[in-house]
Amino acid sequence: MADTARRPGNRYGSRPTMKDVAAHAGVGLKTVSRVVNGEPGVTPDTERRVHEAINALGFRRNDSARVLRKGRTASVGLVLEDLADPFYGPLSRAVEEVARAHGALLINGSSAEDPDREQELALALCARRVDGLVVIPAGDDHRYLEPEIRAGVATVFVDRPAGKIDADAVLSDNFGGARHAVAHLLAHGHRRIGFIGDRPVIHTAAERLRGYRAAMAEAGIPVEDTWISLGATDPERVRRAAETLLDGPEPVTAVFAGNNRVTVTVVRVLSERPRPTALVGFDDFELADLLQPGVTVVAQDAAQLGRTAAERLFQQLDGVPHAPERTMLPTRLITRGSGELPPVD
Amino acid sequence: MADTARRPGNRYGSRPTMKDVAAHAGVGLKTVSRVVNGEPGVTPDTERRVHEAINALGFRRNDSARVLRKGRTASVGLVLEDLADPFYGPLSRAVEEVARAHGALLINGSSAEDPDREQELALALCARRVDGLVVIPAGDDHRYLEPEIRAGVATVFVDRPAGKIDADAVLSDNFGGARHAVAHLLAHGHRRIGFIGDRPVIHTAAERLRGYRAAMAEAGIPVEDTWISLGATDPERVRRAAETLLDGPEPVTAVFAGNNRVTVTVVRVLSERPRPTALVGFDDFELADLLQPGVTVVAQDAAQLGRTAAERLFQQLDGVPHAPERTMLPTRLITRGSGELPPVD
DNA sequence: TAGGCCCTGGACAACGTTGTCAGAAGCGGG
DNA sequence: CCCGCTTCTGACAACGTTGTCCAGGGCCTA
Repeated sequence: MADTARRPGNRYGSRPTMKDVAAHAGVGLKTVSRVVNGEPGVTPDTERRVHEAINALGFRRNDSARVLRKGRTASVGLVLEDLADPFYGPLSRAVEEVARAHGALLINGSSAEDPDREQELALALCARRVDGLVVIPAGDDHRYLEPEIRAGVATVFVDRPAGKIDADAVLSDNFGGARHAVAHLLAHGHRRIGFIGDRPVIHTAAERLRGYRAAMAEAGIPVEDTWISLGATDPERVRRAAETLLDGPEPVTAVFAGNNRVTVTVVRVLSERPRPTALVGFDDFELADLLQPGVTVVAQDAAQLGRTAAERLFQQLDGVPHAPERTMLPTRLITRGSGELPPVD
Repeated sequence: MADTARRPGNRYGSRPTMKDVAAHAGVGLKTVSRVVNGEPGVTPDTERRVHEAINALGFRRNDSARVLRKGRTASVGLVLEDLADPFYGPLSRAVEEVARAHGALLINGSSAEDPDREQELALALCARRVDGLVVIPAGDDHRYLEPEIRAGVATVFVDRPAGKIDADAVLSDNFGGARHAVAHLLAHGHRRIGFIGDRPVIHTAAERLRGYRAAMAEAGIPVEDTWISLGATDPERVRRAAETLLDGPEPVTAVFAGNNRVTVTVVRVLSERPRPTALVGFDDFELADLLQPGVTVVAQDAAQLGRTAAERLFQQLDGVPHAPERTMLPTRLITRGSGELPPVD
């Protein structure tokens, strides 16, 4: 037969349904459903006929209809900032693996750090009736999710806590990591230590700043305002900020870089200058060990963040409801050389 | 009112429907539908009442039901190898942006380079009735997609062509890029040039090998079998392969690395040795310019690949059906130092 | 004032699947 | 040979939305 997959009277693009399969196999609609779902109570002979019809017609179950009927979509959503950022790739992948282990698909979307777009995306995912939502917040007000959470959408925040609502969150120990990094520089004899970070309205940035200040305070060193640059995120502004720190009358001898992108730009700036300056960065990055000197970093485990968040999500879905709680994951200082340089005046 | 979002008689997790909204607002079901979809023919006053009811109940349209009724899901699927790979992050993001511009969501899944898992994923996406599918093949037989394509699922392959079916494909000029890379090394005086690449069953790997051989042939240099290593993908085996090339009686003076991961490992090996060896890698990677020397690479534009594929996908969806065709994107040689080192015997 | 038209609102079926329930067929025992 | 039990099968409603179609009312015009 030449036209096994086309049914007469249907326009291009239409697909066979269970009804068609049933007619083709000469059985009832429900029997097809049983076969497709592996339910018991179908004779081997009937089952064979149904399978033949399925293959002949190229039938595939319509999960939209199934979802409508069953109420669960077996899919979870992930809202993050930018999938092209090397920090989020592994995180997303980890969430996907956990979801897969629970038989769920992952739908992810990038907010591009725009709170409105975050909301639009999260709500679109809710409209698709994802069973759960993992959110890396761009905004700081998540009350728009309240009706969804009440309606039973499991929700976990990652990397930053939710704003103005109480929800599960999985965070890195940004404060502790930053404090450790700066203490490490202090232990190598530095006193004038600069900090280049993001705007403190971003939770992680604020925590890292707090860690910097804590370490300096514990060492009894008063921090000059000029040592701190906040809010420079694009390479050009980071570059200018770094140059300001390094070119003043009393230049810093070490820099603590508040995130990935800052670190890389600072490495570029430092590589252009003769005077060696110590550097510790927050967030690890590929090839940090191959640079000269290797870049000492505070590493957070993106995959572990994702995995933990996803597991918590499925705990919510599977089981016992519990009060929202925060999980804090430790960071790790990886020494590679740049953070162990002695101060040079 | 305290219980605006709970309706009596419904178990936890159930959500208000348009019917509930209609009852609450004292209008008909279809009127709610009209308001939700911004259709004309509703008096401002009625519209206001409906909106109030929606907010009071925390209603959100169930897109599963909508999809079932309308036939289109406004979502596309992307099957790739591994979202944690820095090559695929930007690609996925580019597809997402195009999808977003067309009002569609992106669902992506990782095949982990396993053909069975690729198939499982692609078919799961089809069961969700994605409107279209972008596939970065792991396997080499895609006949399983034939019924889906016939049923109207738009399909575009990226990075590698489809196997055993005829479908749109967006590819990088792997052959030309590799030939250019090797010609570049030849132009700098190298004769004994090694190649470390993936298994030639992988289309891209085969094309790059072909480019290597073409450049060598054009220079009139017979290629020794010992200069070529195929199929070493994990760092340990790449390392051994590189050492073999470099430690023989007549060691190669330059290496052409067949992909990202190989390049990085080769950089590590070379950095441990005194004798400078030239290196050109296929695929760019972050910080390649910061290494000493900077790593010369053949760059393919992952984002452009994704963008082009997604645009082709929506062309298929929007419009005129056309015969499957292959699009070839150019590569770019970026010289940074490592590829310009002279041969040292 | 009556007739017709337009504008708004609502009843109903359909999308493709699954859960419920009842009917049919097969089989063994009385 | 018939009854009752088990096993398999199918009819039907329901999930929540949208498209179709019709009814009612207001308004304009003759």
